[in-house]
Amino acid sequence: MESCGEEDEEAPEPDWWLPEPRGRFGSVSCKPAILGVRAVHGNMMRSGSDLRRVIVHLDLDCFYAQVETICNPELRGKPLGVQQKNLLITCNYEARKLGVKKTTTVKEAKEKCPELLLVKGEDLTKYREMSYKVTALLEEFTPLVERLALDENFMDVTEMVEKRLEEWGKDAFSQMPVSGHVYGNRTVSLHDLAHVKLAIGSQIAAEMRESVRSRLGLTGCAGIASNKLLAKMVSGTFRPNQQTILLPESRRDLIAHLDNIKKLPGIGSKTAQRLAALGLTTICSLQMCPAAVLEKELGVSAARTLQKVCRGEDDVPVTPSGPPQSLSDEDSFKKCSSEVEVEKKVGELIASLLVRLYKDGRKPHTIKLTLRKCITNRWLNREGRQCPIPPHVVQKIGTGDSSVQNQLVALAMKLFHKMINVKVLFHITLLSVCFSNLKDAPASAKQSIGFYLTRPSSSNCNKLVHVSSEPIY
DNA sequence: TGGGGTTAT
DNA sequence: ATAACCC
Repeated sequence: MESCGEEDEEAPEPDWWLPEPRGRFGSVSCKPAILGVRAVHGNMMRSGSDLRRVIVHLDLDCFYAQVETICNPELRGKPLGVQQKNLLITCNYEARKLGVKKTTTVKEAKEKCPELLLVKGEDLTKYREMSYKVTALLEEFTPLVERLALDENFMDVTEMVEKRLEEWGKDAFSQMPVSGHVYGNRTVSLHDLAHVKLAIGSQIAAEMRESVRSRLGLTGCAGIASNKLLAKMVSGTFRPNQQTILLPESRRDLIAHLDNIKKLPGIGSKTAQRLAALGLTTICSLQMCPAAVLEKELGVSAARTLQKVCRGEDDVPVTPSGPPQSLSDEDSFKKCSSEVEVEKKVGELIASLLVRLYKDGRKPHTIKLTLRKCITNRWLNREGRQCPIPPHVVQKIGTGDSSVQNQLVALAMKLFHKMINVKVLFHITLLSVCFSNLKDAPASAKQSIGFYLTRPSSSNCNKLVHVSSEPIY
């Protein structure tokens, strides 16, 4: 875990939370002199705060709303919200200016802003397709692209930065404008190698954003920093459609400005609760908390990652996501109490999943059924059962054989009966089907005539959206 | 409160 | 299989 670390980037600083040195080069003076200077193409540069990695986090602006606006240009410029059932999951900036907030109920949003236009967003197909186009586009820059959500990607651009440093040589340093903002409005020093690398990273990020804008018509924010954690935390500093670099010496400020412990990526409600039980609610108290206290409450492993996270340290590499590990489809509803109804809904979920599986080309070897019981408190009561898909059923997936659907539904209903005794009155409010353990179809299946005649070509898949290269505003 | 995803245990 | 996290 710690082996690929950046402990030197984050160098041992026992007084981490103490005020920063006032000197021009910040923490540089703390470092051993031998690390303070490094020759690059014969150019002597300070590298006391050298970076091991340059990471870009790209976060698309109100993604669903943007996609809807591309699909229906008449929506542009008007306050727009996207709803799933009764929840407003996102809205554009025109709506936000009028006081509309994300993740509120549709009712609340309408009260705030009666002229709010709404589109339904339960069907993720459009968003998913656009999302993978964004990732594919980013993969043209570097293979090191990791998806965090439909609208977020991490890129490790370290190699790109090093390559540009080599190619451009020292002459480039004198004309190295930073693209976008610098966190805390700090001055970028061309004599500090870490600064230069981040500056190059900012240019790469700008090129990525421009490419996403011109080719897909989408805008977004980028953060550029020395690790994923910091890149993500800094990316939303200026919004929408802007980008920010974080210099190593601004790490403290960025974290200190978080008002809540839960703003730290990786700290969710559960962890926050447990920390609050220890009296830890502020970042500062967490930073100063003895390791033993955290370890006792959370275990050694979780305690260690927490201690690093609250200092802005993160050595987790960017892992290329590739195709998804699982495909799932859900539907929530007010009430469903009969077995026939369940079977019908499960059939619909499986039918739509089979279409996605067909486009994907891989075959699932596991199926899982999840449901939410209406009884008792809250939505934590999701329950799932999974089982292997028998080989003879797997074989027929994607062949157009219509019997697979019924076989999969029968399988799902077996899982359903493991959770629900239909002789007793039941009441569920959500059904979800998930296919996982996705494997490439065996070569023998690919060689069949049917495979070539019926599968869409990948070149067709890439033409779902057509956007001119002209600015769209 | 929605409809997805991931990783760790 | 569950529980936590992300959006």
